[in-house]
Amino acid sequence: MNKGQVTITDIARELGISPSTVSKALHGHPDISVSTKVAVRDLAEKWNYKPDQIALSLQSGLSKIIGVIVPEIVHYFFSTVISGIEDLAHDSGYHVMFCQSNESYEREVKSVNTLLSCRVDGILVSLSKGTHEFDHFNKIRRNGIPLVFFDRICCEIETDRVVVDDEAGACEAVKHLINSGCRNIVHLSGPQYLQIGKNRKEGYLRAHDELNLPVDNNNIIRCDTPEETRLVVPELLKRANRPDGFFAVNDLTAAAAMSVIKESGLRVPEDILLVGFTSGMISDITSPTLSSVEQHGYQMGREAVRLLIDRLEKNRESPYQTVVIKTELVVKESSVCCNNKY
Amino acid sequence: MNKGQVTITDIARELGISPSTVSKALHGHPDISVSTKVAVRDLAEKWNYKPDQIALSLQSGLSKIIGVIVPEIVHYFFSTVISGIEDLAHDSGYHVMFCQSNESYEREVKSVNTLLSCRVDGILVSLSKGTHEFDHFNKIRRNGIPLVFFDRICCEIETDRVVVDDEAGACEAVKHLINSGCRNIVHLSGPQYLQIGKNRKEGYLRAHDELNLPVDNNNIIRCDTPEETRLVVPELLKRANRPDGFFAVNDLTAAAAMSVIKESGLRVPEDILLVGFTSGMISDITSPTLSSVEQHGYQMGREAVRLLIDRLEKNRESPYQTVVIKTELVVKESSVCCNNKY
DNA sequence: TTGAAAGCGCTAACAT
DNA sequence: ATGTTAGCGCTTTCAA
Repeated sequence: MNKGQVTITDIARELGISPSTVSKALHGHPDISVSTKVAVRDLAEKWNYKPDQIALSLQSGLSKIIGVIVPEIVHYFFSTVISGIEDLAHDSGYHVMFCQSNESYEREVKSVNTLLSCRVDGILVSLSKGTHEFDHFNKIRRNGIPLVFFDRICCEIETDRVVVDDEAGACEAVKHLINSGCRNIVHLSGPQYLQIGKNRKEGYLRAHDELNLPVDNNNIIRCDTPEETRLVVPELLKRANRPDGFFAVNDLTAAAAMSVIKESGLRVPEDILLVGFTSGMISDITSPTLSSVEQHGYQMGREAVRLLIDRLEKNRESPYQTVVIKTELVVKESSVCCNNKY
Repeated sequence: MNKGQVTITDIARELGISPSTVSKALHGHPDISVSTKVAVRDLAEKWNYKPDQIALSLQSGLSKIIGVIVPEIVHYFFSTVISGIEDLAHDSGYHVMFCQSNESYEREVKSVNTLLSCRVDGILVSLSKGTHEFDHFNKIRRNGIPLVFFDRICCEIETDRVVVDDEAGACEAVKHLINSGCRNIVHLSGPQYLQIGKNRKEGYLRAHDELNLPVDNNNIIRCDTPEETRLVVPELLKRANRPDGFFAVNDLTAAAAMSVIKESGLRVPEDILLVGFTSGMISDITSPTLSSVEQHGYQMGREAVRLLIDRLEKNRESPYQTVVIKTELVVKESSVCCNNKY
């Protein structure tokens, strides 16, 4: 037992046997006599022997490491996804190595190179906002390493994907408002160059379409931060045909809208109903509590890992899949009004 | 170029030279002729050669991996810490492998074993709530692997540490309330078996002590969730000597308290001042915006990595350090009142 | 200027 | 039942 951690050779030397015998004994190989097995295992236990993953990786050509690239961790949704990734990877005997792109293309490329250099068995990516070139992903594929996109997917690259069904979630939320009696619903929308902004607006439109309610384009407002909300919403409340419902692209905006509405003397949900789109525990601290569309990030993380491991361990050539994670409308107080007008 | 990624041997074979020559050429060894260097580098470039970290690790005995164990990622504070860890590690040429203990002792022990098995160069840990035995950490030390605790530290093990100065932050917050005129401040406190709960209460007490204000023990209330807040705070507001300030152990509780206060017809900050302790972007969405103590998790992550890498690359035997991350009182609207009573 | 050989820790095929 | 050998990809003497 020299410097660092105990090796198989240390044990072999101590017991006066060969390293390969130790290896076999540790693996319960039938060739090895019971007495040797016992001796080896006891000493391994006593010396706290742990197989060297690095040596195993080199030997087997498999690192048992999954590489993950996310735009940023400090973001409720991504942290739930990462949590799901870590949990399932761990339970499946994989380790997780992860990188933040910090929304930068250069850093995303660097991260890909890092992970490739680390010989990870597979890579999970959610695109950075700054990424408009995709050749680094082709490089991954050319190296024969499975790739799964999640949430912010890359349409230009054919591979496994996991996405949230934003549009369906938005549609369900808006239908809920309509069915609760709203006829003049404002959508506080996100930037349309982002998929989530676009999808959620589509859901808003489709809900109106499917329930045969006309859409007033003046009701679609670009506003997705508390600051913008404080500027924009007071104006909306002064309209002759005051909105009777709000569907916000995220909970932060919805919560800010709730504050503004209450300050103006109107009541939620009695006068105006409100639904957001999940971004943490915000929906519980507002008063009234905020109805919101839940995105199941944790489950998304697990699905991404599942797709990857399936490809790694089962059929590497099976056709690519796109898994859609269902959203779920969680109705709380802000959208339930007893004195329904209809 | 056989199956997986390109190796030094592939390049050597193609060029009809030996692997060791390729290695030297790639490293700009002076022995190697310029022409060979050029040829090697061109082909390496063309074939997208990336050194195999696994082989390098085995060879050098250094994995360039930092292992991280956190209770859970889905937690604003920890996600900021992790972000800081990843950023500095990345910039310093290290990779990050991470594990969630999910607040479970068993899983923390398993994670330690995993990281040991992966031969990480060092380990960063924030204790799980379920951990009351610490022998797995001694094991790390016995293997000669540097260990740094952050935030939820382990007092039983002598090693490098990074902590937040919770008490000072709490003290500053409460002093701010007192200096703003409050004379009857309620502390909505966390569980006292957790360090943060204890420290923040200590800060509350010290502020009173240092400003010569007596403490009414009835003003220290165990309450650290929105649910509890809705039960507890209405009662407090009915007291004959109604509180004129609240200091909450976290922002969720503070935000919930704000809602309750406003619903009771009282105003923040005109009637009651309010300060929380950061847990995300909550402080921006409340109305009025919430004053809060910022914990600088990102910086804490960077400090933890810095301590680790210093020990790894500089002096492994230098005395252990405890770095204290200063908190910072961020005053927003909830604690600034013009019509100050004093 | 280049190459051969050994070794990092481990496994597995092939002796003994 | 146990040992020997080779090799995973790379670096590093040492030899040519």
